Amino acid sequence: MSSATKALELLTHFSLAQPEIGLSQLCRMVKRDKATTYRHLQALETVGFVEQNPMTRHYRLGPALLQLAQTREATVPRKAGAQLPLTDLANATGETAHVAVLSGTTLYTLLSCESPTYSTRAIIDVPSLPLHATATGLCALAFGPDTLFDAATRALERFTDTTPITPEALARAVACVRDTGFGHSQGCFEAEIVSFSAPIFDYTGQFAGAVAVACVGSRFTPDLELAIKTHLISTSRVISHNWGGTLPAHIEGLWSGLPSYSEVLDTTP
Amino acid sequence: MSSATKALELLTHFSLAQPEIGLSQLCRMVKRDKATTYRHLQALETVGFVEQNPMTRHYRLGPALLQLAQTREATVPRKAGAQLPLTDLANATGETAHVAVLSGTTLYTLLSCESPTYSTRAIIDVPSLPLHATATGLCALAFGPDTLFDAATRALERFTDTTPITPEALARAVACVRDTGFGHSQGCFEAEIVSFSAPIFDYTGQFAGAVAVACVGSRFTPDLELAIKTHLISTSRVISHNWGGTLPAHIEGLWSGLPSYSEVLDTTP
DNA sequence: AACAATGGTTCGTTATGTGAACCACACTTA
DNA sequence: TAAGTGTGGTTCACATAACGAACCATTGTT
Repeated sequence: MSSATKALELLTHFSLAQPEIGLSQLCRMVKRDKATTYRHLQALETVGFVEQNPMTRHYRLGPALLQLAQTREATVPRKAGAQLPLTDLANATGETAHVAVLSGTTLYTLLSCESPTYSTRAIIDVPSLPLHATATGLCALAFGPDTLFDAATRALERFTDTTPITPEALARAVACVRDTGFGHSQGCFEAEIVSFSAPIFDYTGQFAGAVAVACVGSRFTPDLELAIKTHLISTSRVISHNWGGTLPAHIEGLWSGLPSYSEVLDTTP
Repeated sequence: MSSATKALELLTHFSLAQPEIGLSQLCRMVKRDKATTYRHLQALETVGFVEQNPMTRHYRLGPALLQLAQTREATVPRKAGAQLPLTDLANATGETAHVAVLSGTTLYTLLSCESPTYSTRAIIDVPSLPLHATATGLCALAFGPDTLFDAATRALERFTDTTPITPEALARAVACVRDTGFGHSQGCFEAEIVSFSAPIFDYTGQFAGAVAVACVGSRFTPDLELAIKTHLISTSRVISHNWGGTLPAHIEGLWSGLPSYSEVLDTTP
């Protein structure tokens, strides 16, 4: 692992839940030496990726990120085209919806949107999603580039006791996604969370990401599943369109077996 | 310079004008070896800071930046509190307005807003601003931490023939800013650009950044100067307020000598 | 006053980054 | 066809810069 990678890895530990982190605390999080972590933070600070709270001396994300994110979004608009369809999806299903984009062999969380319908909600607060243990990841394996499967099998971490941790189990799960057109994960990443996902295609005609709904297990019913899948289809179509792409005919074909939208309308809260 | 810093420095070369850059081109830009640059790009790619356009194999900024920028803005809201006052400022003056934030000893461009009034406009497209050659930078030197002056004198790059390149000339410019309460640069960074700036203070009570108006030199008149300064004052107050701070009394005092707003209202287009 | 945190620094060892030279490929040009 | 020029990507001997145990200075607690 390069030194630059190690330094940048530090950034992933800053989150809404923990926006400011002290040196010692960060060392414990990344299990690295204090001197090393300090030098990394210095490097990040010189380029404006982190800054120090002058009061507490704790570190937080820096202003240079805003610039770069702005340029990225202007270059490859993703957020803008996903925001509205996603909130619609969350509201329609009453559950948490999120969109992830594939870059290389990693799925990065782009947006997450919770529905205010219930007070217990699924929270998506990880910067990237494991390929083998999430509905989104399985979707990527099923419809993304073939190289993903190798990458996935190289990191078959067990999160719960239903996480597929053998290449064979993973291949079965992926085959199922290819058959149905939906990614599906039942407590494989976090127990008590059931989620479904649909692929998104961009202007290159390739798999670009996936949209998913994560619902708390205790609320899950066959009716809800049908509602989620129906809404996922239209959301996937809209976002793909906004990203300059369309869904391949074979995927539309897989989905055509579902009951029509009107039949499930009354199952939504 | 650490290896991590060198890798991260690559990111600053991506801009709206040049959102995708090939390996060879980037090597020329940073004057570094191809192998080195390639490894740096690899590192950046593994953490999602850049990605490759699969068609052209050129590199562009990656999706991980969006996540981080979102967290940064949620942690320390700056953009949200500056956006509206800034567009108001641009519209009121008919020129380009921008806001920069100080992090360590660097001023990062946060937002830039052009007015549609004229078809020739000043464009602010650099990620960070030199301390010694911009109105914003002089403002930081005048009202920011004392350590800035040393940092500035260590990088007295000459941009035009009016750029102050001796510590003495710089000290005189800063003294002038301390006397008037406004940063001022007349073609010191880019010829033909005249700009004025006012400091912004945040909840810590410290200098947090500056707001500035950059106008094309051929349009500059004493009337416009007065209009710009008047609008800068109110914009600086509003943004400081939105960032949880207020302007120190001694700066308000410096500004109180200006004619009132109503007297200059009719000079705005 | 002893203790346990914190952020930050030093220095000898060694892992890691470096760049000249290289390859494979694509597109012009003669 | 063959040489020329550009690209992205790879190799390997070498030297630089990253590493981490041990250290210091502060702060707040017991």
